[in-house]
Amino acid sequence: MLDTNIISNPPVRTRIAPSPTGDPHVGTAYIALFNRCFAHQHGGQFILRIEDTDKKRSTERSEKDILDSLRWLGLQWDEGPGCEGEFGPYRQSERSHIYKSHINQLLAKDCAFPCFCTAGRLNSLRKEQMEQKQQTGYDGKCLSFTKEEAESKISAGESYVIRIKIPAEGECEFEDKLRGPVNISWSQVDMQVLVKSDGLPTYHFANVVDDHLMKISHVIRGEEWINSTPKHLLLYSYFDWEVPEFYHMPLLRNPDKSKLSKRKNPTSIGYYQAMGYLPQALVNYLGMMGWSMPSGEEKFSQQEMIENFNIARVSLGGPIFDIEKLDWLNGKYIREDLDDDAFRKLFSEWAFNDEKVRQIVPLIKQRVERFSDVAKIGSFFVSGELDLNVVDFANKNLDTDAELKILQYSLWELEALKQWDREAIESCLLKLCALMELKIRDFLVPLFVSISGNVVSTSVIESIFILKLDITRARIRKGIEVLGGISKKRAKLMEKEYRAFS
RNA sequence: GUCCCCUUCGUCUAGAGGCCUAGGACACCUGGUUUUCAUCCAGGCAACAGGGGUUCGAAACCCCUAGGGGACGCCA
Repeated sequence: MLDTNIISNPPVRTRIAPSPTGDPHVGTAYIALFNRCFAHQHGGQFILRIEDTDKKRSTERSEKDILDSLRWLGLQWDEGPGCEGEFGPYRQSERSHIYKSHINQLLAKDCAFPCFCTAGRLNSLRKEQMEQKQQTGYDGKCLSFTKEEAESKISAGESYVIRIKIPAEGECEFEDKLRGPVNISWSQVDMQVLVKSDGLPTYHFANVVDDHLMKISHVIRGEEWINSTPKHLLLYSYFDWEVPEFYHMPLLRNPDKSKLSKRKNPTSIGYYQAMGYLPQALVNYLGMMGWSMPSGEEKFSQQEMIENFNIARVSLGGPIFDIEKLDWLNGKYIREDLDDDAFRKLFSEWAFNDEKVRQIVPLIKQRVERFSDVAKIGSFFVSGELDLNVVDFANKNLDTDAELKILQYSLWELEALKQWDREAIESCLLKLCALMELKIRDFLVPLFVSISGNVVSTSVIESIFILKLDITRARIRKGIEVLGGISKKRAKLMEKEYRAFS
């Protein structure tokens, strides 16, 4: 076991640095929880920094969803967007001038170099290396330019990136505080791009600069970063900065042990909210991934976790995110922690909040004769997984294969939507229907059944809009599963066909 | 392919050389309570990946093998 006595001076500062490029991920919440507990246990601060240096994929909407999700879970940050401290701004897109001055320092020190290689050359280089079963990586072509040559290329307007120089030999040894020493040979480390051709920094560069400037003392992050730690350490040494402590947490896994992914599991925090889990139960559950209370108690609040936290007791085997146990824990919270009044309030807010009910009413109203008809046709709006059977999908105009395609392609369409509004949903589904050369009434059948549990129901497009993507995705997946599922091989073919016409 | 990390019941985990005949929880099974069911309670099933060392003593320390995972992007 490793010594984990923490010197409480300088102050402990940890951070979570999500990239706003998709749905808020439970893995983000998991890492956030451990960072927050560690910082607060030591009387330090937990910082939130938005890593939006990928201009193409970052969206405001995703950033907002991530912030909302973390707040919902009670993972409030001490410094970050909306909570400005003295080390802001906390959005990397607002810190460009900082990276610019820092990259100039590295260039001046000859620790980095401009690279003019095109994406095309890099791709074929990689391909070649793969074919020859070599390790992939930049070959250092642009290293041979003199400063003058490079400068004239730049002033001639050639597009370029800036890469880090890597020692030619030797190895990098560093200490992972959870595992002990790790050695990685420099020959294994790529000449990572630090600044992209759009002038924005990559994660590796911005992350190190910001961690230093924001006085991050302990970097607690996913295990996936172990291999890039040498690059980060090299930057610290080029800048002659003090190095933080590194703790690499195990990765959350799918039941098949692969890294938790939305292809195989619901990973969006919004899904768990939409399914009616309590935030404190979800956080508690994440806290038992790789960690346990010294007492063995499995139900604990975040405050109790902070009081009893000891990062040295994190176990390193990748925990499988097991929804069955989450369900049990959530039920325990509902039974033990909610009195009837609290249950009533939370449930009605979850199921019948004004916004949702306002959307549902016009759909339901025209189809009922008595209020007593409402529950029957509207229950799917307040359900999680539906009870479906293969016979529910029976249709004389479509075979199972066609239905599977409709479901899978529709899901891909919906997942690709930038904006979640009914017009966008309608037009992408209609477009798909036309491309598949199907009648709309046939096309919609598997969707109706998957989403509402019945061929006869309120408008499926409206329903999808109201249920939102997380629940829609789960229901379409269930539909696919009930229809027999899609094999890996089949999925590949489908993807190819889908790409061809979308 | 190269490198790195990991390995205790099906799953989450306890375990800091002797408290280990390996403990708890979920799931599953049995029984009890309950007008049904669920809850709740009691019990059961079930693991140290394999092989070598080190040691009086190994789940724990070391080595090898196997298995799993991750990284190898102008993504983070």
